Amino acid sequence: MRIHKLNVGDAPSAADLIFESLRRAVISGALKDGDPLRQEELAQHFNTSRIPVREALTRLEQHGLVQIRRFHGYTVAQMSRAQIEEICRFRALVEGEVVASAVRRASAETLTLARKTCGAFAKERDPVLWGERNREFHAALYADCGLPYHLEAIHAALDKTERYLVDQLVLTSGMRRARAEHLAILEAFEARDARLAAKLTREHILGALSLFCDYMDAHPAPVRAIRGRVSPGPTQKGRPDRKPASRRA
Amino acid sequence: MRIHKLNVGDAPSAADLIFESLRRAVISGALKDGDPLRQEELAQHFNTSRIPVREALTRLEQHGLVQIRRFHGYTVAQMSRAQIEEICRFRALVEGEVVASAVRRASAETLTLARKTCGAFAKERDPVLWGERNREFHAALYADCGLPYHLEAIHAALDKTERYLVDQLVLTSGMRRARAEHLAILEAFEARDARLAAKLTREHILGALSLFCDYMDAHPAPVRAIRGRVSPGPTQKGRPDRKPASRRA
DNA sequence: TTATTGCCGATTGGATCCAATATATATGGG
DNA sequence: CCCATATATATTGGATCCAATCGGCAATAA
Repeated sequence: MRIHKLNVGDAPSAADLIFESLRRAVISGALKDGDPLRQEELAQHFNTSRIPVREALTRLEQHGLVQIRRFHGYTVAQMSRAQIEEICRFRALVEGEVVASAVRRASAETLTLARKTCGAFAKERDPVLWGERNREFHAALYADCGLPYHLEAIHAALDKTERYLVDQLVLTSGMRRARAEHLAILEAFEARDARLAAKLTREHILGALSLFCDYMDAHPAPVRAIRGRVSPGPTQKGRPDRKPASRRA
Repeated sequence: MRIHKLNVGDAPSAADLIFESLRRAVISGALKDGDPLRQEELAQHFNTSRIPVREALTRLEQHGLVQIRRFHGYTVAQMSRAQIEEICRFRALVEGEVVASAVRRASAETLTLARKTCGAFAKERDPVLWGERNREFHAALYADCGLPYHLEAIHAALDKTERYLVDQLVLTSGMRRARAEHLAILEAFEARDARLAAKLTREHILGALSLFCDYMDAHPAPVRAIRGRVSPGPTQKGRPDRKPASRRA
């Protein structure tokens, strides 16, 4: 059997695809806070019925990325400043623990990959991709931590706040600072200094939060006009259009 | 307007009720690890169609309480020992932070309520309720911590492990130890000693984990035959039976 | 004029129906 | 008898349909 093995049962369902597309749209800021998410509109956008759309939306709601008011529909969740602060504190706590565990267990490949992703973040010019590059760097660092549940919690927390923090990165000089802090963390990591890596990671997160808060204090009315448009979604490849459902034929 | 105010829009949907019922059934152990959750069966049990059942199940899946294999359906999630260990470590980390924050902000009412729930836990005779009483005590302690996101994370973590840890409590002498540790935490709390309360909380959680692991080592084949049955669900009160849906009339 | 009421379109929540897939059973050949 | 194949059945994923609710606007009455 020369053919690459794959488990067809793992193929994503329509709800999976819609969930992932909407998730990306929310955390990237393509969908803005408070935007209504009409089921029929989304169903047409993704060329399905409302059923998988509703499943995707209920998942997003459990993740706190959208809110629902009964009979009024879903809207993109808006985080208050207090919520953002708390989530960053949470991340500082958990990521500190995770990075310490990761330092002790990191393989050589992980170290080289971490250095590479650190450079990729530093070199990235497109602000839309900064959040993603940042995640890739931290994910590379944490790869061998052996704490998958902690990682899930971190990613969920990032999902809820990334769009706000990236705005801050864009609108201030935060990017230069982030580059320097990443390098410092990477060096502590390569030196296998768990304590220092944890400390720097906590300070990295809380420092970004601090910058964000300063910016919010200075600019009470958010600018939030930088980000891109909604992703086009899985524009039909094979099938030209939805099957007309022979039921009524 | 002498009538008690209430927001009808907050009334729970069918999916809400089913979700909560199934959640309780899973965390209490009434539904056992690996049990299949047939949609049609549940729909009949709750006297609805499969639609709200499916919504409840997708929510439970996002919480990690059930698993899904595509086209094979949902089953009650089973935690490996490694997962239980990690989640307890996670709880120790977060609850330590939370209790420290709570100590500094606790009101007088919170202190009295904490003492009361501590006693209620100690006096509780029915093992089925130990998990609930334990939660009530810790929730009372944490009430004023001002960290709702942390609390959510704690509850989610507890949901996933409570049934295993309660088994351990039942099958060993863990209950006596738990009573003593709760008292110690409460005293540190009342003394407003944040450091000590955090330390004792961490040790309380990791100690229970340790007992659980010891027990698992001694008894590789779990006994798990204590727990009750599945909750009867919302047995129709007003409406005698589902509306026959005049559609085909 | 203004507050209340009733109606209409839009939208969601839920029910029912169809299609796709998996499992169990039966069947047939070696 | 054992294994492979064909068929029947059960179950899920998705589509369509119905009912309940909401928001806005017109009609109406005070």
